[in-house]
Amino acid sequence: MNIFADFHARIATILGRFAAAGRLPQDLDLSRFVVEPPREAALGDLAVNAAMVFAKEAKASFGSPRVFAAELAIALADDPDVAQAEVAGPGFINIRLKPHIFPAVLRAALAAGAKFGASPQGRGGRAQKINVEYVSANPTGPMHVGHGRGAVFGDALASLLEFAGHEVTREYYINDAGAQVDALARSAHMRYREALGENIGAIPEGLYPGDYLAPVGRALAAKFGRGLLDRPESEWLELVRVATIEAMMDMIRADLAALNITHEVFFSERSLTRGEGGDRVAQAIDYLREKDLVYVGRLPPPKGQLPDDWEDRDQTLFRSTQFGDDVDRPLLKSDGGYTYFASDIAYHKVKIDGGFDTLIDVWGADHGGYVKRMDAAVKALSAGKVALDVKLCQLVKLMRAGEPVKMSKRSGDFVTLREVVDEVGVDAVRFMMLFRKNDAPLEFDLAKVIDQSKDNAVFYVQYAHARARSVLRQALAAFPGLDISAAALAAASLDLLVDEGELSLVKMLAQFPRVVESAGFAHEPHRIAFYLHELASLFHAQWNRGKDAHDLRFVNENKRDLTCARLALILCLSTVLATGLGVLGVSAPDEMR
RNA sequence: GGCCCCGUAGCUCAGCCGGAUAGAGCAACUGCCUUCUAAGCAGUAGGUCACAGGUUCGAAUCCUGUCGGGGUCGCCA
Repeated sequence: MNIFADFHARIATILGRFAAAGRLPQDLDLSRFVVEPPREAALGDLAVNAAMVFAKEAKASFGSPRVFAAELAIALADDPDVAQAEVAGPGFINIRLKPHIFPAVLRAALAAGAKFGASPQGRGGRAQKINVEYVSANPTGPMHVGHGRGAVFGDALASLLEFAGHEVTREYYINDAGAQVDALARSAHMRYREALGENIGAIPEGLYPGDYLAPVGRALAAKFGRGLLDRPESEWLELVRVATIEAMMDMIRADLAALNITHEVFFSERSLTRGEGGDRVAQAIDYLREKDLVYVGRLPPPKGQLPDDWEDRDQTLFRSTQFGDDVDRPLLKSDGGYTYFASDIAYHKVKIDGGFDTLIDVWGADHGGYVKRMDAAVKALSAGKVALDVKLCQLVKLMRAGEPVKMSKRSGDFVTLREVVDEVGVDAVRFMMLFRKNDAPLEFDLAKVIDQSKDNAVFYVQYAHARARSVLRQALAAFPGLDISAAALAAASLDLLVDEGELSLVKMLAQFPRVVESAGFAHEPHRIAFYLHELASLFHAQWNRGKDAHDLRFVNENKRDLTCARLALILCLSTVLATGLGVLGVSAPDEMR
């Protein structure tokens, strides 16, 4: 039950009646107006901006927005669930609902249980098939904290979209085709020689010095013995590369698993040209060529400072400027190989051919300059039918008690994601990374996130859940044998919930479906985290009121009916907290002693 | 120099497909522990929403420009 969506539909019906009577155009875009909580709770339960949004269309028949709003308000007053509908400000309609609606919301929520808030169809009435590609870290070493942010963000976004009613595929693109993985293989080969007793000295510039490759070297030694020692690189490179990438991906998968992240699809860049589908990059380029979107030409040099090695020459280019990019983009390197962009075009074509309505790519902010060309490519490949949304995740600044943690990348000595997860736990890492908009920089304080205080948002929200579960336990102690199942509590006299604090909790719970819907629509999981924090705050506040006013305590030994009504609220609250935390991939503990 | 992101309270940040008097947490100040967990709560104070124009009945939100911070800039991934 989503009272906001519900009333949006009811108001749309009224507008339809006006349209039928010729007082409004027939083709109004009804998605333009919103039903939302009023800015201040004192104004009512719902606020509608329809009269202002459609002011232009209504001008001929109604005159000013306020007059239009007044007519709408009169129509709304006939609704059996509306206690009062009044016009305010420039043309808002503030609706106060009859008291019986709130018990109804609670009952619906209790009946829905963990499904409360899940919209069966997604916004706009249509479930989509959505591909979320995230992490996609190069398989050249362990993940660092920055990768972790994209990983957690992408994973939570995928869960959110699933919960909002969409069909979601979680995908990881393995960049296993470039020169970097050759360098990786050479580095592993040195470790292999080292494992066989050779003194390899310092790892040369350009190779990967991290000692995480030492075990890979030992594994190679175990597998190949001395067989790779006296052969030219051309003979061992492929073997070593395959084994090393496999080892790196195992390590990355393990790091992700430590964050409770699993992907359904791991897509190898290499497979685009060497897989069963033939050279799919060539096919994608041909596809664009048929549409006359590929040509050979010269690119203007970048303005400002010229690169040292700039050489004006013909290139094979994709006409990305036709789709909003700033310059056309090269598809072939000077050595004839495909550019990374060409591979990425082919990869996105594979995803488009997979029948997705929406593609979401989660990238680091340093790839921001790449968005326009990818967007252009997806437009060209799908004839504008598939939406691409690139979500850029900003940097993570790792702190400890207010002091920056040094993250030297020299000699491969940097703080890995795994170290952070092991130190502070999955819940803290996930929640804190989601308690910030993805495109805002994030300060992650290792000391603060394990602090058990309200400064720590993870703890604050989890504690609210534990506290709610504690109330249910207390109730059982006070009323032995009490049935605290959702079904039993839904049958309680919920109209006994009249305290202002209780009602504001109910109203906040009623907003959950709306928050899920809008967060899913905007691809912004952080909205769930902020909502949960706000919900927890209302609960802690109400709890504390019971300190002075004992009759406000949730469990009252002398008033069984009232207690049951309040337990219904508590159960619903704990369910929403658990559901919301679940969407974020954060646990909801029953106690936190 | 081109392009992208950001600029909101002392600090960290929400709010942004236009909507009512711009919110929260921290820090500051004032209160509240014989407790259903004080691991908390209530209250006070704190703002030229970087700046200047524009569109609009209405702009923190949209557009243009300026300033400041970050990123990025033909063959890397």
